[in-house]
Amino acid sequence: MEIKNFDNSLVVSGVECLDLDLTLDCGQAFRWEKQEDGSYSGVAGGYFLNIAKENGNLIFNNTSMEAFEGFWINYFDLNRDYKAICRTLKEDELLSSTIDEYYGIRILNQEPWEALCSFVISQQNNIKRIKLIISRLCRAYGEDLGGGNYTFPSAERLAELSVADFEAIGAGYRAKYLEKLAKDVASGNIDLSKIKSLSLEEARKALLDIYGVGIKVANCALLFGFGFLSAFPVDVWMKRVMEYYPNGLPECFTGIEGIAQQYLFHWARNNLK
DNA sequence: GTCCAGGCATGCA
DNA sequence: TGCATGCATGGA
Repeated sequence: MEIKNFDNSLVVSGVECLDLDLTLDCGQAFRWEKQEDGSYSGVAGGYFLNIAKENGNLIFNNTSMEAFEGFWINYFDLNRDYKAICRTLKEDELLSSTIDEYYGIRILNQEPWEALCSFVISQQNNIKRIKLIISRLCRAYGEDLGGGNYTFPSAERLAELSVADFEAIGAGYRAKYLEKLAKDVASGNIDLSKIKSLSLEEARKALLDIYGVGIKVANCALLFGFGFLSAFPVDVWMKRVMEYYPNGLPECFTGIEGIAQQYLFHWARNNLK
């Protein structure tokens, strides 16, 4: 990976296996919007970013080296060798063709609080409407970054809200989960900062104790927000995929089950009824 | 109008 | 332990 600083943009070359469409619009993150020129704009970690891909290089527009090194390099998991990971996963027959077709999916390292909230909202919901609800949440309670961009609101800010406030942004029956979650995290009753250091099983158990968090939401939060690449979320789409693995997950998934899962999830949504 | 979505809590057997 | 049910809402 090589980074060059041009004016107010960073040009990053040498990053393999990062397709913006597949990674930013595949149901793991809900705050990226595709622009007319094919680039993506979004907010994460308190930063606004427009990112494009030109001639195989990644263009981080209006981004400082400080923000890149301090946040985005980890967010996009740029130090992990996805090329080697894909080579391993292709030992599985279904993934072999799937990775050929959809090469370039990465697992983003999202912030724990945002990921947990987002996937509580995601339950029994579709991706378009999840994005709609989260967009309303950020616009109403996030920090204004200008240009119509807002940060994901903190637990402290959301702890000030009532159930009715969450219902007003369209959260539906999940409003009561969000209301309690925000207050518990803000008060320290739930400590998200310690979860990353736990084992997968202990971390999962801790998340399952949260009101409104079941096995699916817990695994999504673990994979997308807490860095557990072994977490393997199974939703209605993945239940259909699991018929292809009647004897359990193949050996080559070990340790990177979550990356395998994201390819299979994408394949299912495009190929299964 | 009906059906469905990155499910969960609850009650009951 | 497992299964049935209710739950909000917007798009197809």
